[in-house]
Amino acid sequence: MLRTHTCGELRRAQAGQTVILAGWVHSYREQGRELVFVDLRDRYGKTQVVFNTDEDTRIDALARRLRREDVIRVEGEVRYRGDGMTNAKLSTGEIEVRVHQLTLLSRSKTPPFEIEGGELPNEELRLKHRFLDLRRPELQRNIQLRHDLTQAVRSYFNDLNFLEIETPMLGRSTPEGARDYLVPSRVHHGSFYALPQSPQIYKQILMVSGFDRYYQIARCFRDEDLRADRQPEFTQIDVEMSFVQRDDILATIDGLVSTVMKKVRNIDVPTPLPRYTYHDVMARFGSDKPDMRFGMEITDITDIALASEFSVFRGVAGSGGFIRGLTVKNGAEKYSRRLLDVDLKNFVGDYGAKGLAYMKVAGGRLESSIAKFFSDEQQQTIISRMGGADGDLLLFVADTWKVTCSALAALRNRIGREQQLYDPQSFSCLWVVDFPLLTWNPEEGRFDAEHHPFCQPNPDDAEYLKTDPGKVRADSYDLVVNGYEAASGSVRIHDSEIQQMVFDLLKINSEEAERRFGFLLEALRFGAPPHAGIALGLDRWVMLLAGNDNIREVIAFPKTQKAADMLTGAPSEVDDRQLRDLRIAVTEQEK
RNA sequence: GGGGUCGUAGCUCAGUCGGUUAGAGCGCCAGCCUGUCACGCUGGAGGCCGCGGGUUCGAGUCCCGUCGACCUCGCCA
Repeated sequence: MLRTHTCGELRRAQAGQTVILAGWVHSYREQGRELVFVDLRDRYGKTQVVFNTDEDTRIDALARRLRREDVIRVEGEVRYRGDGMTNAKLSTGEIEVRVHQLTLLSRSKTPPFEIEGGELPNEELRLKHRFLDLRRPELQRNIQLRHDLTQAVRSYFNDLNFLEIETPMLGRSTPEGARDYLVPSRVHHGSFYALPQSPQIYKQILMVSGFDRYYQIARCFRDEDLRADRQPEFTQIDVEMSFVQRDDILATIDGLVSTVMKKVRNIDVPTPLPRYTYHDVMARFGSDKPDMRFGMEITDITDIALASEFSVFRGVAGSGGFIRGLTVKNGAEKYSRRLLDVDLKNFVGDYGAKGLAYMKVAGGRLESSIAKFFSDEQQQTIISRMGGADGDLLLFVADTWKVTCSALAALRNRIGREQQLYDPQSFSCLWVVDFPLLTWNPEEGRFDAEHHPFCQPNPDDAEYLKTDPGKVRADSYDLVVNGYEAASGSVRIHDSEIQQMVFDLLKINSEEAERRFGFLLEALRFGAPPHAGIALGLDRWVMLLAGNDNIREVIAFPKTQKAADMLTGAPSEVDDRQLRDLRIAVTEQEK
């Protein structure tokens, strides 16, 4: 070993010992010709080392040429710094190492940005020099947290007799869902593998094979546009169980969440986690992943609008639309006309809303350019239904159900954040259940699977499968944490007849079904146990535990919004030779 | 594919109405300093103002295009 201790572990108790440390020169302070201080840094902390001519002048000459981020090894004696000379900011601040021998292991160029302190450079530069960025304490902490969480997850499942089983990365493309990342086959000209969007089908097949408790920390790939919380490759905690029902999965994951949160961050999560139906959260929060760290629920006033004299509202209400609103407590003074008429109006416009109506509560009445269209009685009904009080701001969107939901949900999140309606350190975890199984796709003239085509219809709704498929609820569930979809799963179809009915509704004919999923359907014909599963987004979970809102901060080597790796330059062109082997020709882009 | 923000020294940024030699802090380099720890003091170097066009007597500044990063809508079974 090149060292006897790390830079984070020496204490006063070790005073007098001769030790060897190795690490990076974090900071360098020269104090006259013959006294040099260096803060030596490694993953574990920092230790002050001292060079002094008392010891050896030859070393001193080299010591004076040290620069930040050089890698050195020092041998020396641990000494108590002396009263009044300790540094409470360092865990090793009571001691220093007086160097007898210095070895320069590696020189560093001047880093393009400061490892600690100073403002963060732009992300492009950070990603190009990710090896330096990762030296920063925040990222070191995040990576450590990710490790802790992963280990806690493994330990939890291992204790419950789950098997961790790997599934292939080179799989078959199934055109459902997200775009696949394709990998050309050299041996089979013109054929392609697809990187997995998730191990969904493999894990179901493992259930048929009798591995009744499976989990995997699985890398998944989706070739879709990125967001702050979405990367093209990401990690799922993938879980599947046999001989279980929905509540068994929920209880298992309740246990996972509370155990892991306690273990890695000492956060108490009471279980069972609350459950809400899809219909309930859409009505109250406009979102299937509501942030329940604060209230400010949506109120529906469609009936009042229909009876009012306000033609815009009446028109929408009369043609099957909805008028729904939010109550911003004490918001009347906080949002100027400009903010309301321009900023917030444009904001809801991004979600398809054609306008944003607003009223202020003052003197027990409504104050607004549109208040005159509402009778006194209607005004009182609106105020009481929306829980309004003097000084409150009422915001309304009049549109289709879908638009009112997405616009008000986004508005609610924005105002909650802006007005600091919740503690950003807190956590709210909940289940959303009873999603619709199918959503009607008018363009294609068929239903689409809301979750995926293997999701079990809720047995209570079996009769609707033939009469009114849009009403069928799925036996599916999402775990929502602080407004993020943290996990998603379902009870799977284990009966090939029901599977056939669902394929019919999705207008996947049996020939097509056999071609795409034949291997799964065939497996289901050989004695498939009832099974159910779920997948948790590992990156998002770490992100939330790290108190971050960007997934790249918890991934060692993330990609940019255009899915490029700034460090390595991927994706890149390849040699013609490689393309010839694959018989692939690159064509010019069509204009 | 659409909308938005940004791009000036190694980094973070300022740069007025289009007008002299483009600035600051940090970092870097050199010198000084024997108890510093965001050390301090003195001095110095460092600029394709993302790139390409255009308007103008004159462009960091205005216009068009383009590249890149970020946020976002669509998209993400």
